This record gives sequence, C-alpha cells and structure tokens, in this order.
Amino acid sequence: MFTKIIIAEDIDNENLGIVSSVHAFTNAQVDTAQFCDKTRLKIERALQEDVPYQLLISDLSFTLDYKEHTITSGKQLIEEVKKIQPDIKIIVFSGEDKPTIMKSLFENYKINGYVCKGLYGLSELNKAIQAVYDHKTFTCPVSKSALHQKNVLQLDAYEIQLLTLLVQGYKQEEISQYLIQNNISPNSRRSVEDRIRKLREDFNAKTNVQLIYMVNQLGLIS
Amino acid sequence: MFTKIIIAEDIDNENLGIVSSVHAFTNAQVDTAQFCDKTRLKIERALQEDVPYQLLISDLSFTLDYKEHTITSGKQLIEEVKKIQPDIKIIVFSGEDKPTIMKSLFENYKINGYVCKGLYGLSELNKAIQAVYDHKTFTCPVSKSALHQKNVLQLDAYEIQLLTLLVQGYKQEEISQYLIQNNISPNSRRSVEDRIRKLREDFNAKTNVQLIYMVNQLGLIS
DNA sequence: TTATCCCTTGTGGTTTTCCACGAGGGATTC
DNA sequence: GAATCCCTCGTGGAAAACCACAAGGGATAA
Repeated sequence: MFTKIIIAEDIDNENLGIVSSVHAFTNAQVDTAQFCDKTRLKIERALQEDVPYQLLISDLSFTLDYKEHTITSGKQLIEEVKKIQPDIKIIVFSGEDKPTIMKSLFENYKINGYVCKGLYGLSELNKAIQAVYDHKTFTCPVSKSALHQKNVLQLDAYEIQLLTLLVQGYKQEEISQYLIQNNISPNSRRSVEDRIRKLREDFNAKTNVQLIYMVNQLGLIS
Repeated sequence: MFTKIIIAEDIDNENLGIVSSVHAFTNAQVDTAQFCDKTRLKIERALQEDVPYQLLISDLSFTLDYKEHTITSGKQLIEEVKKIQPDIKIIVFSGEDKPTIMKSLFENYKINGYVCKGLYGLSELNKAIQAVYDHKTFTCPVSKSALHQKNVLQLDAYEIQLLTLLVQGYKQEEISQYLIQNNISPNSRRSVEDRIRKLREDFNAKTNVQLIYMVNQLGLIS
C-alpha cells in the first residue's frame, strides 16, 4: 500500500474527515495542505529530500483567503504537480459532478481516479486508493454514470467566448465589435447571430435566456 | 459542558470530521445520524429513556437515497425536533450562506447558533458550542456578515415566477398568457415587460440574458 | 376632500433580434 | 475542372423586446 500521501482540501471539517479515513485505511503517512500553493511546495520539498509523495488526493475548488495565491484551483494544482513530479498518482475528490470537467481531467492531466463527495464518498475513496495502488484507474459510481453519458454537448473556445460576452450583457452588435477589435473571427454581426442560433438549436432552447440558463446549469460556462 | 450531542450530516467525510472535532472539544457522548428521520428517531428515543440530547448540530441539505424519507431537509428536521423536545439547543452547520434562510431559522425556529462550513468552520463550530452552552446565541463571521447585509436583493414569489418562465423559454407575450390563465396578477403584456425591466435595473443588468445569469449565479432561482 | 404616490395597463415608435434567401470563398471529391 | 459541401456574411423584412408618455385606479396622508 501507499506509504506517503498528501491531501489538498481547504474546508477544515472535510479535511479532518478525509485525513482520518485515509490514514485508517492505508496506515500511511498522511500529510495535508489547506491551499494549492502549500500543496505544491510540500510536494516539491519531499521530492528534493528524496522522500516523494506517492499519491495526491485533491479537491477541485478552493476558497481563497486574504493571502496571495498563485495557484487557485485543483485543476491548476494538478497541472503544476504533474510538471514537477510526473509519476505521482492523483485522485480527485470533489463535489463536482460535471462530465466535461471530469473528462478533461482524465484526458489532459492523466489523473488516476475520480471520486464524488457524497453519502458514501469515503468508502469510494478507499476503493479508489486501492485501485490506483494496483495501477488501475478508478471512477466512483456517480462519476462513472456522468462520464458515460452520451451526447454530452461540448463547447469550443469560440462558443464559450460568445456565451461569456452574452452573459456580460453584450448585444449582438457589440459582440461583433468586440470580436473585430480582438481579431477573433468570424466576427460579422451576421455570423455572431448565426452561431448563437446554432447553439439554441443544439440545446433545444427557444430563447437566448433559456440557452444561457441551460449551459450555466450544465456548468459549461463559468 | 454538554455531555450528550447528536449530529445530523449525510456526507460521510464531513460527518467524520465534525464528530471527531466535536468529541475532541467537548468530550461528550457524540452520536450521529445520516438522515433526518433517523435523527428524529434517536432524539425521541433518548427522550423516552430520560437521557435526552442537549444539543443538535444539523446540516440543512440532505441527499436522499433510495429509502422513503418523511423529513427531507434540515429545516423540517428542526421543526419536528422542536415539537418533541422544545428545550434542545440547536446549532446549524451548513454551507448555506443566504441571509434569508439564516434569518428565517433564527426567527421561526429559534435556533441557537449558525455556522457556515468553510475554511475554519470547525473552530467556529467549537466557539458556537461554547457560546450556546453559556446560553448565548452564536453566528460565525461569515453568517454574521450575511445577516447584517443591507439591501439584500430579495425576490418575491411573483418575480421568481417571472424568471422561471423566462428560463423556460417563454416570450413576454406567452408569460402574459400564462399568468392570465393561472389567474396571477399583474398579467398584462405591458406589466410583465415592466417587471422584468425593474429586475434588470435592480440587478444592474443590461440584458435579460445577463439578468438570468446573475440571479442564477446568486442562487435566487433554482 | 384633495393631493400625492405607486402600480397597472395601453399606445406608438425605436431598437434589437430573428429568420429566409442568396452570394462568395475555401476545402474536398470525383 | 466541376460538383458539392460548409462556413461566412450581406440584405431586407418580420417578430420580439425596449422605452417614453400617459391614463386610470387604489392606497395613503394632510
């Protein structure tokens, strides 16, 4: 079993629960950090001292306090950690259940497991630790069902840009202006209109308002 | 200090964290229940056996599993518990930070403390336990600032109805029709338009799209 | 009562969005 | 090269939303 594990979780009562559970299950040295920067630092130090962590269990969203934070999200943290220690195993333990986010974590950052916090999150986490130790990847039932959804509508950068401008109160004409100024194409008034219409069709939305509500609920724009 | 405490929290890792922290702080008998029905039952039994709980620490939102649940939320639980044991002390420990919900809990159910889960939620919870034991009410800094917010934008039932119809893709004319059919007033096309405009002004939104995005982000419509 | 205020509703005109048609241009295929 | 497809983009007209002005009505207070 793993002998040295680090946990990144900011909320103190969750942190406490995870640490005790993981420690009880693995009997490993379980360290913890409340913020991303600190996590990265600890991993870096352990590596320098030649006693590296074997497993990182990380949350995705972190509340930022008054301090300066260079890394502000679990996603960034994972990216940074992979740079300094590519062979570390990573399990994400998060309340987040959006398929797109999970997929991107597996595809872009090669995480080894994903467990959704929930009624029985801790026992799923234990299963994940065991599986990852056995060189397998693991997804808990909740995230598995999310991942296996077909027809997950994905938005490309351009579409997200459009929707983002929309929710900022831009009119179609203003969006067109903005795109022209920022050298993004297509950018004609007419094309903007067309793209938004296509999005409405894709999501089966009758109005832009409904469209925005839907993509927002699905977490496709942040 | 309290000697018998019960904790209602469904998420297992949070539950574990709270229980260990509370036990360490109070050295009391700390029982726990994952669902509301079970919590009520335990409190009832303890009362019958003449060893009642002195303090209930409860979450507000509960994930329901496959079983039948008669009580489904922390608010309901508190209401029921107050009926069977009016003198029990209650501290709400929740992620919920909406002022309206907090206020109604203090006013309608006379809870003794409110602590928001967060970076240092557990230490605030300990302070709350001490304060409540000393017959004081307690609000953590986060909830205190939420409670003291002025100009909290509140939506009444009518406005929520309007916004709900909007996100369902209704046009203004259709909203008017719907309101007339359901005997809700005001319901003229013109008034609908006006109310939506007022909402835009209140939220400082340039378009309906931005308005919907904002109220959605604020959790004012579900 | 009168005056005032606020909300509802109507009217009409402007702005914005929506949509159908079609022209041009790039990529692919035969 | 010709045919085809898809995306961009312009035009013009219809639909929807926006907005200013004002009439009526209910509540309140002097």
